Amino acid sequence: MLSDVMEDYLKAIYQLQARTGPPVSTSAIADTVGKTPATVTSMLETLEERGLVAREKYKGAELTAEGETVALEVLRHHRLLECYLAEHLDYAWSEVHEEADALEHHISEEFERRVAAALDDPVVDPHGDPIPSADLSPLDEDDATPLTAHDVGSRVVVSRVSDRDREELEYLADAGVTPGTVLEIVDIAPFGMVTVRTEDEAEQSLPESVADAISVRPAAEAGAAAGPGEVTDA
Amino acid sequence: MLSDVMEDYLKAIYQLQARTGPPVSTSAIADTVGKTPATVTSMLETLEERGLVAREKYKGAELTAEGETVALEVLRHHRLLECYLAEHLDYAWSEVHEEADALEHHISEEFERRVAAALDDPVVDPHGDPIPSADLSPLDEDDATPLTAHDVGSRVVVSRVSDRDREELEYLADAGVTPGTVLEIVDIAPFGMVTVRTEDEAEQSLPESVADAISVRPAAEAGAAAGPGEVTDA
DNA sequence: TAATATTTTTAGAGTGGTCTAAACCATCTA
DNA sequence: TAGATGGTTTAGACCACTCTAAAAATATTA
Ligand SMILES: [Mn+2]
Ligand SMILES: [Mn+2]
Ligand SMILES: [Mn+2]
Ligand SMILES: [Mn+2]
Repeated sequence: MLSDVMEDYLKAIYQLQARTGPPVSTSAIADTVGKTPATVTSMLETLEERGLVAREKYKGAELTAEGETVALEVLRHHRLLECYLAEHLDYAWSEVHEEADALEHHISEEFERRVAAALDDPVVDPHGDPIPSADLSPLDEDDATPLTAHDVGSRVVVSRVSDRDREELEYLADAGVTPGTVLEIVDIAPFGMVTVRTEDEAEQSLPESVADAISVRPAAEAGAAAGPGEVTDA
Repeated sequence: MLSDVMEDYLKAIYQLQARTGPPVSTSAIADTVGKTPATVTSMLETLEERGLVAREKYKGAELTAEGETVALEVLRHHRLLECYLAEHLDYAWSEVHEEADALEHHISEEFERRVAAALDDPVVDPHGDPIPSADLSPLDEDDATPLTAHDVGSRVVVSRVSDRDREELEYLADAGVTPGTVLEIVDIAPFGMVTVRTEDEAEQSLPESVADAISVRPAAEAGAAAGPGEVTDA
């Protein structure tokens, strides 16, 4: 049996790996899980003994196949819970993350199945993040890129929004920017402030930190809606 | 902040107190929480330091007002969850207890409110146990008595069923005996086997352990349904 | 390359929760 | 009323997780 603490470490390593690729540094993990680097080193040792991470001293850590499966399991719980809270318990977009963080370690497989069934097996969570399938097969690469990496004038569709900061999410909810929203980039100011135009609305100026939370894909030429991955959002 | 372990001890003490009155013995707590008596002694010390239990060495323990409030909080979570699982996630009567046990320590007050709202503020759980109100005021005494304490020939209505044993619950579900069911006691055999007749069905013989799990009230003379406390059952 | 700065690990300690074994206390029985 | 009995507490240990401070390794910069 794995403790919820261990599950959190594995989840953190998975998510860091997804961004920057392996190996993942001790300090990056420490920042993510909110512990000291010394604590992380010691936990990585026990995780290594259990065959969940591979590790090279002073270099960094990487999930084993087994470790990745555990991480995917936790992520599936987290994201199904986020969907369920938004869809069936009337939570706002910005509220689901913390509740899911607390619950993800404590639901049974039965609960997972029933929640997935109640939601009709969703494939993305309210923030646009993909939900691992029940068999926990690896998630495919994400083709979305940061909003700020696109040119002024281009039309993009919002793919994912980082669920880490509640205030950013509330800001975006007010601005009408959620996964699936089509944006035209009007301006990118020197220090990161991004101005966008939503489909049939006025312009919005997004502070750097908020803009950084948004991942997008190029908008399809034709009039059709969002591409792969439907949105299960509130 | 209280750990989930502490919450479990307080819940156990509360439930033991409700049956036999204070004080509660170390060994009774140990049996309930599944730890050794030595472990319980040491936990009772820390609970006492925190002002949650009062204790007399070698005599037993008793909840303080504050400890009782915590216990009621946990019980409210547990029983609301049981209702929700049965009502909205299609769990069977016999399945809800374990899931609720795992979740009860990890839901937020926000979650509690939303679940209560989704259920329309239920007052009893699927086993007939009362749900503490949101303000956590003390539960009133239970007027139900064990089925086996009643005379042969009397008509009674099932008030509560112990939710501890899954198999017993499945047995009773098959037999059509749930909170609110009206029974006539047909026979009580020397070694505890109880035979009952359900309203419009055949007779059922219940093994001693199953019969012991049932609490009942005398059936009202008139034709009306169950008395105080409606049933929120699946 | 040598000195310096940063990151990582080690050393050592502390907390919370648990156990076993031994001592202790209260009560029941002879 | 004096054991014997059985429940309770103490003593001592252990494990999981965490921290701070110091040492070691790596990376950066001059
Ligand atoms: Mn699962
Ligand atoms: Mn999310
Ligand atoms: Mn509560
Ligand atoms: Mn119950």
